Amino acid sequence: MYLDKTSIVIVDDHSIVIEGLKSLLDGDPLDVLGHFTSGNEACDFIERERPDLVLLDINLPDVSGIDLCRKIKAMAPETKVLVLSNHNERNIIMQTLQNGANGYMLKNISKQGLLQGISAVMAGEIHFCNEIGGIISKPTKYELGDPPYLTKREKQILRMVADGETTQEIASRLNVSPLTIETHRRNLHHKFQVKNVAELIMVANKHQLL
Amino acid sequence: MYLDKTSIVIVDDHSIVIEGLKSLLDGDPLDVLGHFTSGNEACDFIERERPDLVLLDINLPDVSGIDLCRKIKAMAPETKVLVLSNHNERNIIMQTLQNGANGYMLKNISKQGLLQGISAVMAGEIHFCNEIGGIISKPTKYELGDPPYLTKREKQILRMVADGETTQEIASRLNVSPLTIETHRRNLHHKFQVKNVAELIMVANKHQLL
DNA sequence: ATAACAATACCCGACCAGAGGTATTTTCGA
DNA sequence: TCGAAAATACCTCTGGTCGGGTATTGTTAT
Repeated sequence: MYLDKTSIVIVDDHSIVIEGLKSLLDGDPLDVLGHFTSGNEACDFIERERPDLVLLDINLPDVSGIDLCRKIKAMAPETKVLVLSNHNERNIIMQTLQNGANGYMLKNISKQGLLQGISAVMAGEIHFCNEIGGIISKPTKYELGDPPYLTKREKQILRMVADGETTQEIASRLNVSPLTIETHRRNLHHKFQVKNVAELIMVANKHQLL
Repeated sequence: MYLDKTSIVIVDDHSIVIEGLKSLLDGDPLDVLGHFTSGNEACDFIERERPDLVLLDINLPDVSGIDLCRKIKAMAPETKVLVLSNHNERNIIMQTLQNGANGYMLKNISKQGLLQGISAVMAGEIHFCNEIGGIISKPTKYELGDPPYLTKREKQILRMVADGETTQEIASRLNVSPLTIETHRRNLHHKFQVKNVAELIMVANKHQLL
């Protein structure tokens, strides 16, 4: 490995995307050390090889890319993490940044955009592609904050509500009092700050909890 | 162009994916004639060049890949269309087939899977990757049929319901009787075959109507 | 022009959800 | 082991939803 080359690891569950990135990147000042379709394999390799940069997808089969980002930063703080994702939701972008990502770009990026992003990140900047910059700077009233923390029981009941089950039906399926389910439902409404089921299901969907 | 080579056109809005496919495919018996990130450009090229095969994404910036598939088949019936998509919803797969696609594969396909698919399609078969085969063969009760036809008013009211507005609120905002809104809501339930709001919002979301 | 569909409106009864409380028992991590 | 959090349960009252009808007026495409 030459000192003047930037060593790169690619993590993406689509081998087509990995091929595309390799063919776009593996050249002059860049060196693709390895590529992985699952988070855990990638984790071991990154800990050993300490690459300069990880190109990371959010949707992985085993662990969330957001968690993997935090792990990488804990193991190898000097390794830069540039997230490449299809998600343009504000809360997902924010979560990656809070977990140490050095940049976030959408996958419909051009070759130039990608190379610019990589050099920006390697120069120590936090870098976004244009669309993402716009999303971060204008938090609209329809954008989401952090998803609320839900207990196991609440998640379970949320799913049953989403399946169209009534309070009574849920209660008898879980062998508890309907009054208990009503309490859980009220707590869900408070946590999501909504006032009825329709809104509840909408925001739970936006938070990808269903 | 040699007679023994299969000429291919790639249509995908992600240049990374295009690069990946090119590097995986452009070799021995295959020849990538061209690649496009928008449907209309691709359309003109395909009409002129009559490739043997089009690798087609469903999500395009200008037209739906489903519509483009029908167009291609109308212009050049001998050209095979192999859809490469991230969607695994039954109704989307079915729509592409009804519009003439010769195969459907998920983008997390391996190189071998991709080459197998291409040769199967070129041999005249209708080909699916394994996951898709499973989805087609077992239509579960959670799978979607065709989305129901909704009138303007119904779409409008559906959106207002999804925003958490009650029947009374909707009625006064639209200056009609609450009883009218109740009728519309009941019609929505019948069209979607659901029995309450929670289910309504869920299936409307699955149909991407919200 | 006429049939089909959309939008409007009404009735009734049964049931469910929502908002506000309070309180007990269980579970689980520090 | 002890305290916090989770899960359970109850109360009241108001309002909303849901299911089954029927019926009148517009619209619109054939």
